Amino acid sequence: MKNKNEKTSAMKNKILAASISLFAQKGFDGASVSEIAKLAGVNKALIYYYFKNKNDILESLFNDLLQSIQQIAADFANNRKQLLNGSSMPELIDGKLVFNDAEAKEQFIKITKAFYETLVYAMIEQRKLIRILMIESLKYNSKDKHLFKIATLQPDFFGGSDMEQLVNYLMEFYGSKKTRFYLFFHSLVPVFSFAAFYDKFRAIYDSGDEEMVKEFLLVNDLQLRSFIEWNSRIADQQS
Amino acid sequence: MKNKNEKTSAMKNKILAASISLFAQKGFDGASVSEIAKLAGVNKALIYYYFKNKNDILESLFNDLLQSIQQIAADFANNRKQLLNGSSMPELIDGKLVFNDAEAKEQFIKITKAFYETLVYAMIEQRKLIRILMIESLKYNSKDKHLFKIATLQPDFFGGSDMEQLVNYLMEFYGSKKTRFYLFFHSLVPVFSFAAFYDKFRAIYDSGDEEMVKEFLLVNDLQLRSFIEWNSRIADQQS
Amino acid sequence: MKNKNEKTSAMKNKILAASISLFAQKGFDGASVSEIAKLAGVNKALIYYYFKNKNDILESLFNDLLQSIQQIAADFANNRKQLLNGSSMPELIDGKLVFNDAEAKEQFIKITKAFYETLVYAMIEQRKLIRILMIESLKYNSKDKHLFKIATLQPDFFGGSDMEQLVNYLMEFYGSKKTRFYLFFHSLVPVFSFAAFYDKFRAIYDSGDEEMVKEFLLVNDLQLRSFIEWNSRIADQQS
Amino acid sequence: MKNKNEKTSAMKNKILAASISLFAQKGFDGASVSEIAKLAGVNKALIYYYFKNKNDILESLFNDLLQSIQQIAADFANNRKQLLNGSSMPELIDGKLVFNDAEAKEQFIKITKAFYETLVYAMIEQRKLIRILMIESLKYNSKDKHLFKIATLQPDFFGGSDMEQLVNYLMEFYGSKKTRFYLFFHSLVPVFSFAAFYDKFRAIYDSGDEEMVKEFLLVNDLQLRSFIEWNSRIADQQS
DNA sequence: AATGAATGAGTATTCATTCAT
DNA sequence: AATGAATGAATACTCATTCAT
Repeated sequence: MKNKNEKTSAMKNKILAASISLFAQKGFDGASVSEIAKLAGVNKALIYYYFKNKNDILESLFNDLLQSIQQIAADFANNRKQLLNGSSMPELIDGKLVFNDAEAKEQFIKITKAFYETLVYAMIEQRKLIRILMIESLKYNSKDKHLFKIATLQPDFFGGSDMEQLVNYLMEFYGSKKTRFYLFFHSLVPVFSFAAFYDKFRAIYDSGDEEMVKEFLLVNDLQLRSFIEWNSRIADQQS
Repeated sequence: MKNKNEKTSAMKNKILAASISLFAQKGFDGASVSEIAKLAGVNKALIYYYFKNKNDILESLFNDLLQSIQQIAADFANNRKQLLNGSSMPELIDGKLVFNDAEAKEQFIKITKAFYETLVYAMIEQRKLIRILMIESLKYNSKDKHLFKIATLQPDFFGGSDMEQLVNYLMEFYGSKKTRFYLFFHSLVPVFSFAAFYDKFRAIYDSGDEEMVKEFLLVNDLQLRSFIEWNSRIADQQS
Repeated sequence: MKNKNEKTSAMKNKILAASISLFAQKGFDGASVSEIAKLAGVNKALIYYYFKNKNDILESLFNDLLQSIQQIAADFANNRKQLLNGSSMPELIDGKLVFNDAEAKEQFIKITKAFYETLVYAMIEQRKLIRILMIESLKYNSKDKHLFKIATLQPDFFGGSDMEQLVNYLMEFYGSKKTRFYLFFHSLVPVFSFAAFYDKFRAIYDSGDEEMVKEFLLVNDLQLRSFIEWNSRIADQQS
Repeated sequence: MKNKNEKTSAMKNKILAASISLFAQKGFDGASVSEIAKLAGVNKALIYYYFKNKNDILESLFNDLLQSIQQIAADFANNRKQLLNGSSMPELIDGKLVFNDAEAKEQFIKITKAFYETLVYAMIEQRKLIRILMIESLKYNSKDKHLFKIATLQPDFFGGSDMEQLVNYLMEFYGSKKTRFYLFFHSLVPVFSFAAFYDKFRAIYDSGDEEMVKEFLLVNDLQLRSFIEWNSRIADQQS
């Protein structure tokens, strides 16, 4: 029975699940360890058997989230080749995307959309965690850098996967302060906010699940095109 | 003696200022009444003289924020006529914006941008409060509805100002679920996030003040145009 | 009613008294803040109103003890003149006490005994605190230096009293490592131990109060004489 | 198979060693079972396999200490004859030591010093345990009687060794309340304190090992003589 | 208007100890 | 003999709030 690491202990998972629920409801500071224990149905002291303190629970959750996002990126990178099928990626010339031809541009949009879609669905699935991450990231003196770790796709984010080419590509791209800025406020923050406010919005506006997501993706499609246009503009300014 | 309300007592203002600082740093739950008293330089018990409990401080802050946003909207409404100078607003036909001519469209974009710019600068000025509002709004069981009050420009939001016409116009517009959705996730949330993450982003990416704001507004300009395009599309779908 | 500092608040004193009792019974770590509160008849939180943490109570007690010992030393110094009446103090020559004549020696012994007696009675009165001090000083990683502060009669121990002459005299005397050593293990430690074990010894051997003290002082008398003999010996070795 | 008791299991010894270190550093209450387990490098539950509870560890340590002191006394008793070689012990008449002649007195002093020296070196070796014993004995409600067991040389202290004669002799001697008192405060407590404060004193006064011990023994020599003088005095009073 | 003192309920965390294996 | 998991009760400390003045 080597599945010692695999099961991670049922109790520990119950603690993590309860923590997610409560942190998402009340924030990290608003939820108490006692509550978590009660909801998880475990003894309070057991929490300190598995985690060195309350903050360590949060850290553990965020690390899981980081890893799952890394996984999405890695999976996507590995499948990219077949998505591209023949077409080439745009060249990056001084931070400006240069496409070989119109078809290459459409192909680029298509695979970017595919990635975005995958990401959005994953974020929705993890929306409670996203909510927690946003709450804690907004506090100014939070030492937490998790949101920014994700936002900036730091190199250590990607292990030895064969997606190095893409990462290098993105890194060069992100190197432009303006691009990083754009992606943070106009791409990452909206996706995260969408996930974070998902339940609240649905409850208040009574939207159907599928409808909401489709709508969101449609807009992102438009925004992607507007980004490409913006990119050519700022690149022009830089040159 | 209306100046009683105006000065609101120096002590009370010190309490409010200290609360903003601490809530923005640590969130509502993370900041304690004792800390607030110490930072404000007042006796803890005095806080309970001015506010009925800790939550009442938050409520008071949010109401101030709401009012200041209302004021911006009202000021804008009052000045709108001279901005329009001759051109007419688009007609709303089944949620679709219909412009008389190209110039009317440009004029619409211009005054919308002007409003947006005013709003963004105001939000930056109040960024600590925005941060607090976002933190508290993200918590799922927060009874708070403030963010959504703002988001939906509810009628009670606007006192007896002469901007009724605009409000009615917007209301009709917002009536479309899809529009409301669009505006929430692609207009309001980005502006609020921009204000909320302003300091953090600046600290990490070392961006200059003016630069950041200009960049943000430029993108919003592009997005506004993409919204108009989107609007015509969804309107087509509805019909 | 300016006696604000004088009364130090009845509640605070109750807390201190309860702390002494419990620390003396169970040691610092063995006594809990809850117990102290219960014994003192005050709310637990009030303890943290007056003291910043549990350790601060101990610190406060030790400082009081230090001050009371300082007071004894100061009082004695101020009265010394009339005790000496005519006779002179011995000279210190290379750490060796040199007396003018036999009478001067007896006089020295007499006033030293008088000081010792005063000290012993004071220590008995404060025996609980002495017990606490010894317990905590014995722990090796105790950051506490209180016992050694007392033991070494550090200069800052004596304020601006007119006993400077005596202090300087003692300091010169203490300068000898061997003397400091002698006084620590053969003078201070026995007095402190006597006070610390006073109650236990009485309970087990059923000794009368007065009898015990007299006996102890008699032995100290003999030891003082043996010290003087020892002093002349070690001084001889040093020369 | 008596070597079962002898080796006592390596694990058990590791636990005992760790306990000594930690109790000596922080006192019994200040050290936790978890810490002990960690320092010993064993599983916490194993401690409860070897000891019935935390207190049982302490009890076990104290019993070892008692036994080792007994051993010193027994060894000494067994070697006494050859030390005496010819001279006789003093007679005890009404608690007063009566010597046959001057040489007998010197011989008594010599063998007493020899015993003392052996004891002091043994105590220094066991100084951590002594420290623990003193800390716990000082607490007033400690049920522990170990220090007093040692102090009073209770009969059950000595098994069936051939030292019965000496023990009986001492018992008669100790019978005098005043003697018992003298020995406790002026002989036992200083030796124990010397061992207990040994490390602290060395650290603060930066004394060399050998130097300190020699100095201490020299003083004890003087005190022994002063004790004999004192003994003749009190004996006079009793008669 | 402003404060020092006081409180009950709660916080995170650690404790000694036990149990199943 | 040895361990990982589990627990109930306690720990030091803080909280929001109140009260008398």
